[in-house]
Amino acid sequence: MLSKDRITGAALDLIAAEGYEGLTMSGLARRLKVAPSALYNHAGSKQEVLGWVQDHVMTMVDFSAFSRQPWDEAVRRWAWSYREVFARHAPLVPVIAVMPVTDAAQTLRMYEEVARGFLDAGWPEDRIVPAIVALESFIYGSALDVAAPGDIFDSGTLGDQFPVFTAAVRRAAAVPGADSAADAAFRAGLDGMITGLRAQLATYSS
Amino acid sequence: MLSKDRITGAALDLIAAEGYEGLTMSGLARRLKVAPSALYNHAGSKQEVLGWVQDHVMTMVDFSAFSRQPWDEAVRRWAWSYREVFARHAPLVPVIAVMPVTDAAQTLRMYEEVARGFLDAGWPEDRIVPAIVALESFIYGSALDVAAPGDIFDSGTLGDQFPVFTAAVRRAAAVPGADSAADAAFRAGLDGMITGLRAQLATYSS
DNA sequence: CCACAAAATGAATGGCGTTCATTATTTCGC
DNA sequence: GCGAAATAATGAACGCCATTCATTTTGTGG
Repeated sequence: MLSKDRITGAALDLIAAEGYEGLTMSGLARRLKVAPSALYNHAGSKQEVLGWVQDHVMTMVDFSAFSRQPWDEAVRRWAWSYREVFARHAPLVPVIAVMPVTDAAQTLRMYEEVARGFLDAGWPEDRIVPAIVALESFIYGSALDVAAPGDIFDSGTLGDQFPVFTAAVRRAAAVPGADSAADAAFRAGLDGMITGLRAQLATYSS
Repeated sequence: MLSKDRITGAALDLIAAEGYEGLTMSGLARRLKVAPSALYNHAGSKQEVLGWVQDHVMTMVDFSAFSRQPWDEAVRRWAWSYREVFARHAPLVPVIAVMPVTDAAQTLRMYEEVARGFLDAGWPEDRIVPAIVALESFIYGSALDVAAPGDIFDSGTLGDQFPVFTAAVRRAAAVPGADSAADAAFRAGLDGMITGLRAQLATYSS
């Protein structure tokens, strides 16, 4: 009747329908037409369910470019996809950043392919993981940023005291044909980091 | 008797003593020798208290280098300090990433100084905020990463199926004289991003 | 068909943030 | 200084949450 897969599926449906604040053990049980306590025969805790959800969400990240595109372009596509997926699952970010990857098969599949892309591009083996973690940290932070309100930097009545920053905020918002603030920051940071990492790669091979 | 400042101070003491899981409205009230409901005469919600805490935590971030050092070095020192502070306050990260800066005077003080540093370094006004947000996103993600267990990438029994990644993890851990995994990733990412942002700056001025 | 394990149940527990009517304490106009 | 009006503290509730446990039901292999 119940199983890890059915629970994970129901959790994802529930999240899609009501968001993460709707993801409660009671709500999950209701959706599965089962008593809440029944869930504990299959999952040790809500955290564990969240781990299953996270591993499934990872399958939505598109890392296929690593087998077809040059490193720069592959990283760029992967990162944009990664950020978009976790922007829709922002409450998972603090969970995933700390959760061991053991038994998360889908997550490992992605890392394997990404690591292979780095290796093929000439990265030294011992520099691959730090580079991936750095990119992921940026992606996680940026995913949280997507949920921020557009006027998060409105300095209100205190604005006069901080003229340089206030002017910069106004100017950034006034760029014609610009994408959202979160997109502009992500583009700037990602392009910067790709450039910077490529420069590091160049120093390794010399 | 009660006030925003006393509540904020007690909250910080409580966090220092028991961590964020100990920060409950009842615990806070106990520490202030007051009934929990009394807090609601001064704060509308626990979220609001968290906002006060966050603005205070911001004062611990050292951004003084912007008035004395070249841009690269100032960014580097600011970022390391910023990450260290929020690694000790990781539960604030999802809060801060989304919380409007209005009425957060200390936070605005920091942004003002950082924005001034960028302006003095020759950054175009409309590119300053995206660059700062990109750096912050990386810092927030990295702060979460600090809390991750050292063996987070242990692939357990599935390791054989993912040889490239498993080897990369092993190699990264085996680097002699290396700092922690989180530090290595932060250093790589930060140096990369600084290099990349500087390259962007060069294209603006041409 | 029976015994035994696995799984579902429903009631209970303790903790949480928050609300509200009531009571106590300041503050301030006179 | 006094009484009224605002401000703040109280204690008892509320509803929601994750989780536990003794009990009953279900399913399966011998």
